Amino acid sequence: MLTQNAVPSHSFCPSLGSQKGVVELMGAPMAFGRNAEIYGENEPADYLYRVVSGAVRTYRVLCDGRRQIGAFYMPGDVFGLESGHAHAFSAEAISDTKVLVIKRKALEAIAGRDSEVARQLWELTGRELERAQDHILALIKTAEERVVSFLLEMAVRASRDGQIELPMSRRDIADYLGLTIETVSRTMTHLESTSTIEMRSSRRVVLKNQATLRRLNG
Amino acid sequence: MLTQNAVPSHSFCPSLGSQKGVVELMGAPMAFGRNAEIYGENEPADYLYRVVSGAVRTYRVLCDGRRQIGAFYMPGDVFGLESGHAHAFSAEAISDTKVLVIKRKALEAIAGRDSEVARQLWELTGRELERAQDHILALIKTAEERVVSFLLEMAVRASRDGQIELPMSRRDIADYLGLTIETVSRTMTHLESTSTIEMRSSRRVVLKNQATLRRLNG
DNA sequence: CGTGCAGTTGAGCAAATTCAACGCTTGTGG
DNA sequence: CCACAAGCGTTGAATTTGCTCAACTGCACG
Repeated sequence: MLTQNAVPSHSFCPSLGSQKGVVELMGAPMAFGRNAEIYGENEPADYLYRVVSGAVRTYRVLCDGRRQIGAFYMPGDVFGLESGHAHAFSAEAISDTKVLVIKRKALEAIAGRDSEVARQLWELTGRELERAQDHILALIKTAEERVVSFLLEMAVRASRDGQIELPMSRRDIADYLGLTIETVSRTMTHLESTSTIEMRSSRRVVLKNQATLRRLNG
Repeated sequence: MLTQNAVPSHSFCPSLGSQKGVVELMGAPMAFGRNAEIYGENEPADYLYRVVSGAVRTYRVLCDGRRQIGAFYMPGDVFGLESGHAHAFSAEAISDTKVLVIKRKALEAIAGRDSEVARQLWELTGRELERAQDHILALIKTAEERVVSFLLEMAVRASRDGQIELPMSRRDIADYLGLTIETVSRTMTHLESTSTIEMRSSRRVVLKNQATLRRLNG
């Protein structure tokens, strides 16, 4: 159960390198298979989630079927945190995924008593806002710049010994970047043909020339 | 000065219609002329702001000069609220603008003591996040859909007796929607030619056919 | 009365999409 | 074990959307 002593307010670290804090210390484990829905748009936002392993996408669909992916979440990331009482996006497991589930009400109750926890909740929402703002900036760029932005983001968040492991399909990438799968595919092929990246497989990418990539990032 | 009794925590309203709460009750008045900078990107975020009259745009520029407008703020709106200690965007007055300036440190100090104020700060950031997410969704749409989204948004936020008063230029609209001014202009002309809207002047628009607009919104 | 800025309009062009075909891998059932 | 279907990714050709470049109008302001 959630108890006060599970929430040591003195453990706060002012410059949160990754998402440390109370949210790291609690939650019930839960597993989802590939493409399983974790929650749906407009469902009550009673829980938030921390990815343990696997990967998650959040998305919305327009009436005619176009899908916008809001974000990808990797191990360590927190998602499902909404200020309103309903989820603005749906969430699905991209691959088999383990998460920790945290009761929102319990967390808010703690936040009401412990201002440090309240501050961490605010901080998480603020970081999500920054992410969304960066996403907006990416969406006004050219196709090549968007793909490069994405690869540079993934290099930080999903690389193992200099090699990016993409958990998501070309369709997911396209829907994240507001492009078609063909454009994503063509752009990556072009980046490879200029020795800017290397594709060991369609899901394994190595950035060969970071200087060029940063220049192409706009 | 900021005093505890300026912050009646019992005044909290759980379903904030507009941005009510502690932020409504304080702040030093300040005025900015048309196009004046209120703050710059990367400057320390020591203050937040509430628009009293006029209008504000926040924006970022890419290295080659492309500008992305993050949001427009109208009277009653709060802006400049960042979770980090630096502003992620620059802010400028669109027209002559009056704002109330609130010291962030003071507000955070109060939030540390009063969990209701902390919750309101969180709520404001959450609302900003929702806005950014809606903006992302708009940016994957076609040009016409983006313009329609914009007009529908402005109908809610900037209309007086059934008529939208746009405080911003075509360039601002274009940079908000990720389009060119020519495309914005052409699209609006086209909407007028189909009797969907009426332009009494370039800054004064009437929505003639909301049903069509909602259909065109994607 | 000119000058400058904001907005509109037109013609041609480029970037990204659409439509279509094909290769590769994976899983499934005969 | 093989045949075959399904999903994913890539590639090509034609098309479309929105952009670039350019001219022109209306209006505010000196």
